[in-house]
Amino acid sequence: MKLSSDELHARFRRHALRLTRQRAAIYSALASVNSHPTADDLYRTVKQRYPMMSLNTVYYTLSVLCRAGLVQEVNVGHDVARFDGNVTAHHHLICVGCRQIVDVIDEGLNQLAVSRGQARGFRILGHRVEFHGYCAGCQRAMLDVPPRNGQKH
Amino acid sequence: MKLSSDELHARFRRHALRLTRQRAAIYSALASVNSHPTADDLYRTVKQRYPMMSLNTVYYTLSVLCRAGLVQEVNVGHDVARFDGNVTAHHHLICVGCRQIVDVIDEGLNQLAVSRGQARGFRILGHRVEFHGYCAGCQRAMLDVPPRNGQKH
DNA sequence: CTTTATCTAGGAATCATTCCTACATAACAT
DNA sequence: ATGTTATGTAGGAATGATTCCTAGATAAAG
Ligand SMILES: [Mn+2]
Ligand SMILES: [Mn+2]
Ligand SMILES: [Zn+2]
Ligand SMILES: [Zn+2]
Repeated sequence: MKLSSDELHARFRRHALRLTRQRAAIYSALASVNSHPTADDLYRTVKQRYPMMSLNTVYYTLSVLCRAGLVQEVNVGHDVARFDGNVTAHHHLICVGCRQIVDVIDEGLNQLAVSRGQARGFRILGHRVEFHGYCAGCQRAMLDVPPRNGQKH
Repeated sequence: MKLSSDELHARFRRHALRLTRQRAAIYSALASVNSHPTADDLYRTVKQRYPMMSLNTVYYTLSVLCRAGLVQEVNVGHDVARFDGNVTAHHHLICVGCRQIVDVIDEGLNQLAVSRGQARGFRILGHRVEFHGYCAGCQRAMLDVPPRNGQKH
């Protein structure tokens, strides 16, 4: 959902972050979608309103927001980095065909733990669960062209 | 554990893969450790016996072995790719300090599922669980030097 | 309004991974 | 054992996401 200017201001102040036009634009863009865009996706979106915007600024801002905990990085494979403006506890469903990432909100998945025996002295801070599969669209595409073997991107 | 030449031959034949010196060396090296080495780690290991070995061959071989299902890629963050010679169902414990990856074998974690409502038409093929935290060594290191803020890799 | 610590833009650098290709060779057939 | 051929290998070049560097801009505080 879209977030108010006051709320934006409050969140940045709470983390002692300077609120610049660029940061407001980047964070608003990310917080208002439920997809999981790449730095370049955000760059292209935000550049429409701020043509001077540098891709570097997008990366820097995202790293700052990640460290502050306002944003998280969600990576699939060793692919390009994807970002998530939703930092409440949730997990992901990943399409191995088109690489879209969909949220899974399930309290049961938030309660997982490692047995003491296997923890080997680790102090666990959190965990993430990824389900991999084919989305409805990719399944349909595979049926349309059954004898192909080269799965395109 | 170390694996016999016969077993190696059998596994490659089963997947219709040519067995070359390089492949035997790379796969043996990976299958005999329970760490999760990078392509370059394997390159350096294998190069000791085969100094002609190319890093490119390591990458190519790993991609072939992954496609065949003899090996899996296990990535943490958008870091360098790590490989796992253990393809039986298991999950991972990841140290965010030193980035070591430790196996977690827990039948409960293998049974996770997404509720039909949230699956949104996905056909799920599998899932992976990552626990993040600090290993015993990194916890000790942090206590030794409490006022530092720059966490060195 | 002034000060100053921090941020931004843009260009250059990094480096893991992939691409290209001539030569080598494992697997199979004779 | 030898020849044939599809496939693998080595090494060098290319790619591309991310990071590094730095001079000028600006948010925040007094
Ligand atoms: Mn999400
Ligand atoms: Mn493992
Ligand atoms: Zn898809
Ligand atoms: Zn550690």
